[in-house]
Amino acid sequence: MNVSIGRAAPHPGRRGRRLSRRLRRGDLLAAACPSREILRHLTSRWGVLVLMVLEGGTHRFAQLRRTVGGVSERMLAQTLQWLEGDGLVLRVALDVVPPHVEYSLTPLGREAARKVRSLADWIEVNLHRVEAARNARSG
Amino acid sequence: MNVSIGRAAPHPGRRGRRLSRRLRRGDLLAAACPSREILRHLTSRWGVLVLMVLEGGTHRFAQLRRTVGGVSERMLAQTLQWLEGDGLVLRVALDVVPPHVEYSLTPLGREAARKVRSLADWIEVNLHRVEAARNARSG
DNA sequence: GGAAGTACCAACATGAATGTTAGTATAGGC
DNA sequence: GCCTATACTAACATTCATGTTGGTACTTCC
Repeated sequence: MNVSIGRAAPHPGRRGRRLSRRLRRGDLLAAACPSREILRHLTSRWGVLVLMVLEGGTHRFAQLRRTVGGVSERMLAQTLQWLEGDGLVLRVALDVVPPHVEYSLTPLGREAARKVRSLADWIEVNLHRVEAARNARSG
Repeated sequence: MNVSIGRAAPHPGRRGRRLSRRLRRGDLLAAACPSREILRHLTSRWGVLVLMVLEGGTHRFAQLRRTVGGVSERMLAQTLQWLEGDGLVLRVALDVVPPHVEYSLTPLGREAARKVRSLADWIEVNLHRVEAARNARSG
């Protein structure tokens, strides 16, 4: 039961047809689904952390860089561009010297950030349970 | 306000000390925090999808492979080992020929899967909103 | 005057994640 | 007998994310 047929078909027979016609809902289990790209951006190494921080309010670039431990300038810029491109992050550049740019979440981004932070919170809280499982395994 | 000081310090001054002493809670914003690794496993390209599928019930290896569109054998095995190592997935191998192995979620894994699926659901449902944002930008 | 801060980008280098192929031992269907 | 299916692993290849360095044009602090 529950075994889909097409192997890499755009839409395996999960709950596809009828629902997708109504809602245009994506299907992450389908290899070709555009949702996959959004998932990659959201779950990229820094995407999760950036969204979490921005959920706490507007930040400037260097401020984000200091807050997110270990991120390089290049990857922070890259990540912000991904999220901006997906309509999750709003970039406002004040035309002054030296540069002043403010990053914040769009309404869409705020929704995504809530989901992402929920996952992150769970990890932080349950870290010790995972470590316990690891120790139980390795002896 | 809210600007942490140490750049890659193990524990920036967010909400650290007092809380971590009470709960041993991880801090994903700290570069060295072990939570980072769990996050990587959970948000790896296939981790999210595997957890989603396993939330729907016990699966065998080949069954998973067919259900998760586009995953290679190697990466499926790798991902399952990561998740098993973190105590999220339970692997039960029946000693028969040909091999028969069943994968399911541990209680810990079920919690994680719920979070992850919540995010995935959000993406699938809001895919069109993201695409609208993209078109608004480029078009 | 020199250093540091701002918000990046381009070029190059690296490393980890991912993909590809081949192989294992055996059973069952045709 | 041959093909498929099972659940993988090892070796090798590749691609992409990520890191590193150097540069920008200007200001303020020391």
